[in-house]
Amino acid sequence: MNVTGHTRRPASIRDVATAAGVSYQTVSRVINGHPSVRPSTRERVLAAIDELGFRRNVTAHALASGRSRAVTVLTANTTHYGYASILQGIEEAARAASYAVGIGVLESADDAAVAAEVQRAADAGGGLIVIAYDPAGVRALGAVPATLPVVGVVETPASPPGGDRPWVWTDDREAAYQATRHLLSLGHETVHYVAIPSSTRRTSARTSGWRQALKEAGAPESRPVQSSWGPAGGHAAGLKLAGDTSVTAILCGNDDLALGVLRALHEAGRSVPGEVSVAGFDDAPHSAFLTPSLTTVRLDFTGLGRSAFALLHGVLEESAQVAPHPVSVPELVVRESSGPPPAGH
Amino acid sequence: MNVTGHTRRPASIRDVATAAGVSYQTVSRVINGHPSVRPSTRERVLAAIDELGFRRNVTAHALASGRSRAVTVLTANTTHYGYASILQGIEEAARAASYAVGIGVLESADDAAVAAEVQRAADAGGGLIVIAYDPAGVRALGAVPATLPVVGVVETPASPPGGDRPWVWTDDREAAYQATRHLLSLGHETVHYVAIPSSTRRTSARTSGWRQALKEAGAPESRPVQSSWGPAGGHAAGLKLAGDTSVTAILCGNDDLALGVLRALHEAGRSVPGEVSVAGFDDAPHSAFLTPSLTTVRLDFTGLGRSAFALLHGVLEESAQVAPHPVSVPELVVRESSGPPPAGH
DNA sequence: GACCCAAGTGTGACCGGTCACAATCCTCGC
DNA sequence: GCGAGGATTGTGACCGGTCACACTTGGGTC
Repeated sequence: MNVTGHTRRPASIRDVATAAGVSYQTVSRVINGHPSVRPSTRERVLAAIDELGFRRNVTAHALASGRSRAVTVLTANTTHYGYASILQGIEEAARAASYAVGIGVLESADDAAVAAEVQRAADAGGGLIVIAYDPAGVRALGAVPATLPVVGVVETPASPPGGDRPWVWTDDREAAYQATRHLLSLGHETVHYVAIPSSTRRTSARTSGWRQALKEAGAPESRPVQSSWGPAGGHAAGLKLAGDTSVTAILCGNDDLALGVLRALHEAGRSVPGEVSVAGFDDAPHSAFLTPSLTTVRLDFTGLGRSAFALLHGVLEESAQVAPHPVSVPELVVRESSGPPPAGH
Repeated sequence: MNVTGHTRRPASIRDVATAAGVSYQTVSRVINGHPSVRPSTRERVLAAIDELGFRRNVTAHALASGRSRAVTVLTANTTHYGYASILQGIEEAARAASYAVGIGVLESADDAAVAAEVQRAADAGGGLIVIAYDPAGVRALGAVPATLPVVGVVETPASPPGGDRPWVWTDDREAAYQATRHLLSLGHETVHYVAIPSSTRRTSARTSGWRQALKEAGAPESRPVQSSWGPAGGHAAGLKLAGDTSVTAILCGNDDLALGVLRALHEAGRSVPGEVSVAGFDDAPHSAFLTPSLTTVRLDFTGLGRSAFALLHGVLEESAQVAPHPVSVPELVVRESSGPPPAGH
């Protein structure tokens, strides 16, 4: 290891070459594991590398080779549980593959802003992962030039979202379907739905899974209550629904919304699950500890992030191609917030 | 704009130079806003840039100039609210300054693992921001070579953490002090404390703020209950405290712990705030919607992230130096979970 | 009209790697 | 003992920018 202080510039391969008495190309071969280097030579080079504390300059490597071992994740709102978990999964997989992870936040769904952010990500070089659960993300995915290696993280795709690009997805449709069936099976006449903002103009996958379950059960379908992402939106929606005593079961687009709904029901004096059942979506870490604890559908976001990276990795290195469109299978988690409807319903 | 399809390699400054009939150096001057370029020339170059869709190659720029306009954030656990918010703030400020943001997650506090992660971050080039609220982060900050531009995000520093490096901080001590005083002022004899893992071997700032408030009020001091970061840890700690009927007020190291404590108290049949008051830390988005809603101390994490970036930016560009050690001032938010102790206490 | 200086522009080297190809070294077969 | 051919190693150009410096101009001054 380099002990002699005041090393201004870090050592380059030519420094190492000089120290080892070989050419820079030989050093390059050693650090790239090229087979035809005499063991004794390799030994000497490795010693020099160690002594000088050499580390390959990733910038120069990227420039010369054209490959950059980097991913940029384009996402809205990293503070939301689902997004943060996906990011966590991506980072984990990227770290294992020694890729660098960059992050770009889509703050608005405005076309110009999205385009600018995509450009920034493209400038960074390397691959791209776009989390397209919301309008901004969907637009971003659409705005990625065809020449760039990209993987989309999307909800149940009705049709391939970004042309024929690779993507990974959560089976939101199935998840909503399961949760709705669960509530219906408890005896509720129907299930009301508080929706997160749709990622597209079309109906979201969650909405359509909910709708299908109702249809199959012959249950009347009410209009989904459009809401935002956070608890405040759920609270507002919950206040509306709390006023209607015919409402006995509410499915929420995510656990944050469910939290707001629970609070609103509490404020309105309606007990959960005695009078109203509530189910969420995502199984955020706090959901199990709410009072009442929240029935929800767990989605493996971290695993989804890992898949997304694996897929991109396959594209970038043309090595063993992984499954084309990995899906995260949802799992219903029944807790205290759901139960049979009150007598008389 | 470039309309003629099949452009394989993106345009370089030499391509632009040829198109504009000037030398590549002139193109370089134009994109860098160098003053001595004849307006008519600049015009022609800009037209060529636009026509070819030229964008400066950031990799080449970084290699040649030695400056990279990039920050890497080293952090544990991006799914926790505080960390995610700081990251959000950093990204926001970085985007405004058109810096790229990289992220490295410290998964273990193991020295070797931390060192490896620091190395990865160093390899990325550019500046470093280390979130040092936990042992892994603190070690990482310590492991950053002195030659690297770095800013630490730390809790109330007893002594400068990473030598004399710049840092930003939240006044955790003051925050804990305020929360504890609030509870005492309601009439509680003393306040128990459920602690997050300390960032160092020494007592954490939160702990010492709590302790000071007790001491000033002459209240008896109990041993802090050591816990983890998440609601599960809070739940376990809460179960312990719930058994002791002399406990009437609990301060929790963060809102997630508080959630677990609330749940445990509920399970033990102790009402909040009737029998026990609970206060948290951070004001996470869900805290206002819990039942009961949570009294807590709000910390401006996003602003803290912005300050951290601003500070680093100043270091990197030696431009207008900002305040040396920006601090985020805490704000007490009183909600339903705290009230006077039950009669007889 | 010669001289000086600043504005405007171009040339060559370099950042730290990689790639393509040439040159040298060995070892083996005959 | 000699040539073939693979194993090793070295050289020069290049990735797409920047930097340092040299070279034209054009105006003003005396």
